[in-house]
Amino acid sequence: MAYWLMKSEPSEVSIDDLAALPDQTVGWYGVRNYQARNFMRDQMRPGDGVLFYHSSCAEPGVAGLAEVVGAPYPDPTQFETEGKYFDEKATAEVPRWYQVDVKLVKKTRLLTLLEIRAHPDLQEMRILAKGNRLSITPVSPAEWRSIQKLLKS
DNA sequence: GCCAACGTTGGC
DNA sequence: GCCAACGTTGGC
Repeated sequence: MAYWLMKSEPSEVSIDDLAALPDQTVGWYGVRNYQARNFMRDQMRPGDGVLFYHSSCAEPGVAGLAEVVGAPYPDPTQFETEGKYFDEKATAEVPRWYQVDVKLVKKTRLLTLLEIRAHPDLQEMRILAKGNRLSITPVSPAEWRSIQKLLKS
């Protein structure tokens, strides 16, 4: 059982969008970074905890809790020739990009980036690292617990 | 809109 | 294999 922070632009898929989807589940399409892909393909397992993070928006922060469901599978958008995530080097035989399904556990209050930055227990979070752009990052069990506590306060 | 940081690409 | 150029991310 591991924990992850996953960034989503609310203009693309917000926590409310996720809540409105069938099964409150979204396939985490569009990741085009190898490190993030490898997390999904090689390390993420059903039941893993997910911090659903709003990025590139007015109020960045953790907007809800989710969990990984099911096994990784090829990201269908890599084959969509007209889509912005099309990858001409990907084939059905040798897909390049993978995704997992993520299911809403609950929408929470917005735990802002500012709050995360101000909290002594969360200083090591990758989200705070200078120049961090990775869209999926591991979260330690201690960080996960601290955040659960903060979300209740 | 700005810009620092970073990943990827491609020429050599 | 190096590295400059380029495109993207994401907070502000």
